[in-house]
Amino acid sequence: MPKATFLNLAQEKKDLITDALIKHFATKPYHLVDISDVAKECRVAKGSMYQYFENKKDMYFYTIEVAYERFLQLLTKMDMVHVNILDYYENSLESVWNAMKDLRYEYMLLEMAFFSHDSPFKDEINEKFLKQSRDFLVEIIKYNQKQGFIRDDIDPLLIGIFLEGASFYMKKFIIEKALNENNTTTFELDIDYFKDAISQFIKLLKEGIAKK
Amino acid sequence: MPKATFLNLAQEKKDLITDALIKHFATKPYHLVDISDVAKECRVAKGSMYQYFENKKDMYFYTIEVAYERFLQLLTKMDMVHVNILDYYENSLESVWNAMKDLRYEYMLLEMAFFSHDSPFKDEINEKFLKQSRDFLVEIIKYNQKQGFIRDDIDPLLIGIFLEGASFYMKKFIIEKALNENNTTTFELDIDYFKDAISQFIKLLKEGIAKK
Amino acid sequence: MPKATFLNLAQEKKDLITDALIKHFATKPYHLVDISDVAKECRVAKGSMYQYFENKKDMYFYTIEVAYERFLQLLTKMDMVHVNILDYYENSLESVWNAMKDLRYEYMLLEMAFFSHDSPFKDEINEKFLKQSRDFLVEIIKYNQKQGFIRDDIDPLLIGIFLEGASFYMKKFIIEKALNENNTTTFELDIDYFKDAISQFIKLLKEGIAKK
Amino acid sequence: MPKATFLNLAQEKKDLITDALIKHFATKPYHLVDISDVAKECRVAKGSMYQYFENKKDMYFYTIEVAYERFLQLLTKMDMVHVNILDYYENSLESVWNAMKDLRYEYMLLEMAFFSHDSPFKDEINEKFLKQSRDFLVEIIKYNQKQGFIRDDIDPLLIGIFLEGASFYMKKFIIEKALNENNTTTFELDIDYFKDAISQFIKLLKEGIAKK
DNA sequence: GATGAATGAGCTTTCATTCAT
DNA sequence: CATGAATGAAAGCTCATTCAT
Repeated sequence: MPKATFLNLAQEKKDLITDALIKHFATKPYHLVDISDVAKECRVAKGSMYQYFENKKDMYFYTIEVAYERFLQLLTKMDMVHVNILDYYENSLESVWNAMKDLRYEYMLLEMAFFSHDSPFKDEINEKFLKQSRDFLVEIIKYNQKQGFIRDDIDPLLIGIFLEGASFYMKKFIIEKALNENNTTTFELDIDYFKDAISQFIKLLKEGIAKK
Repeated sequence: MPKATFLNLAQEKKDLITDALIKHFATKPYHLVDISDVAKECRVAKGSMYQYFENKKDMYFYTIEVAYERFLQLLTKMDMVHVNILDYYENSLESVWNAMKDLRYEYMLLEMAFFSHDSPFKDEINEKFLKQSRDFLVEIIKYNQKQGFIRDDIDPLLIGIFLEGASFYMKKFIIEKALNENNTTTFELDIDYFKDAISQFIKLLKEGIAKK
Repeated sequence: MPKATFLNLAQEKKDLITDALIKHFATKPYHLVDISDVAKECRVAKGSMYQYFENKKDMYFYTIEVAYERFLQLLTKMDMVHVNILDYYENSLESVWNAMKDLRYEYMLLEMAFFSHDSPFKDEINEKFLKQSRDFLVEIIKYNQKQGFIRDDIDPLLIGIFLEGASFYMKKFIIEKALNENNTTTFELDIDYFKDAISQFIKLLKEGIAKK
Repeated sequence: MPKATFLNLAQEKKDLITDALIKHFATKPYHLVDISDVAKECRVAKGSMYQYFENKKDMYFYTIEVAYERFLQLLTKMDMVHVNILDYYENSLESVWNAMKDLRYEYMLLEMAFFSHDSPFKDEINEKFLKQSRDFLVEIIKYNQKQGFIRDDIDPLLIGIFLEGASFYMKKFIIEKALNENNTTTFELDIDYFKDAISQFIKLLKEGIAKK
């Protein structure tokens, strides 16, 4: 938890630091994040970072928490629990796209924190965030099965894993394509290509890859 | 590339060192792999490791290369290119399972090297291995589409990503389950549970998640 | 020497700060005393402490000076110089005990400042306080010898050292016993045990440890 | 506990490092001992010190242990347990003096470690060394009381404290006198002054300070 | 070639002190 | 004057790499 010193800072400065932390922890593994780099980027003394936070781990967890909150805010806006998950993927193209645009680093950070091996705090993070997140997904799947939106002859947990994997790789592919095509920070990508890709993805999800 | 000193070693010793390297790089992120640990495990002096290899990175790349070869050997045995990919997944349960058992560390290493963020050499690895691997998969998919084994109205690249993601998460789930259920190194898991899970997974892959 | 800013403070606030400083320097070695802890305890900004004093060392020396004055005040009340030192130890049990109760932190601070190695200013302190304190004790001893209160066939300096050492360890033993038996700040100890211990101690002092 | 790397070193080098550590920990409080200073003095890289020991605390405890052993070796030579404690002090002048000459830093280190406030490991040290040392002294006193060497109407614990305090201050006085009179490392002091001081000290111990 | 001790750059963290408000 | 955020030197510790034997 950040110290009071941090919380008392002007919102603008807090955001500057938070965003720098998210960016750094999102693009490098924990061990390669150099606090003095982050400090330099914020034009703040290295020591100040330790006035704001207990230690590096504190910065990391704070960073994850903020990223997670920002992400959840987006999801809760959609009342995920009571939505047809297929419709959700199908209709929310634009908003997902925008989320990925706006919360790109947050997204990358969370993926890394949850799925990469490079954190010395994997178990803690898993305990704190991941379990609820997979459980949450499984809940949605169960609800969708009960409503008859999706097939109910498959273990909801397996569907969850299937969904997570396929969609994570899909998103990663899209993000990397976007990042490669423009090294700037603008993160522009042909929206049409993206729409088309997502709609094909949905088809695969719904209908499978088998020839009919 | 290992130095001549290494290549001249007795095959037995070479294997010992290679396996230790694979195991270490497979279970820890690059930065947490301590060369002196590896050396100790091989009962070899730390300095010797530097007689055999240029540096840590050299060891890492050598390790990936071996793991990759071992894996490809398994795939080529099956004439992957000319197989029905659905049949492949459906019928090769046992052999996949055994592969995961025998080449577990190789498998984990490759997943980590290719998909985790914690390597300082991500781009190099991507350039050297991943592209060919994904290209390889896409070739198979194209062949499968041409033969009429799978639908051809979807971009083969997207199918590839879809397959990679869903199956990676699936395998990861299975492996972790197996690792959790027995802390020993024996890596045993109820084969029936595994068979059932895979068959459900294949159904999803083939038919999609939509209610019929 | 405290700055004018400090001296101009309301007496109440000055005492608050002085007492907090004494307590902190008495219970922790110099290097572990954190000025911001002291400031927090006084509900004063850390920066203010530096408006009051030049630096940490200034605070330390001021603190010792006050503790020393408070102690001397107690001694002079008794006209130490003209007292029979044996009577003094024997009869002043209660008052010594009370002094140790009321000026416990002062006492601990002085012991630490004078005899512990952990001050970077040992020599300075020795120069400033200890010499006069030992000289003072030696004066008393000489007076006692002249009056025939104690033996005069021993170098008064050696008697002084003997007295200092034996009584310091004795007091330390008693204080630690008191502190261990109650973690509270009340500093209560069975007065009877204490009286008995002191009277045995006096016997040893007077008569020595030899069998008669 | 030092690492194998240290134990494998040439005895000469081990001694060099051990002695440097003893000297530094004996003359400065724990927090002021800078490992890179010690390393520099041994003409060894800072990092090497950490090849030899786990960490600074490890160095400290190793240092105390060696000093303690060296000291005990001296005491056991004298069969302390079965000696008349007064004779011991009276007759062993020369050997005590030589011990103080040879093991000066060891002596200072132990005093500091056992009695100063500045160690973050006070309790651990107390547990490991001090308890046995005071218990040992009390055992000797009880034995002396039983043999009729010293008075038995006083609590042996109190006699122990009395003895510890008086003799510690005495030794300290002597050592500091010796150190002040010659800044060199030769540690010479007029042996006659010393003998005289000790014999007066013994008198006080035996007969007390009271006028006969 | 094998060994393992030696090296030092590089990172995290602390805290007395300064300084802008 | 009071405040408390900002500073940066300094210390502990790690580990890939080198090097003398």
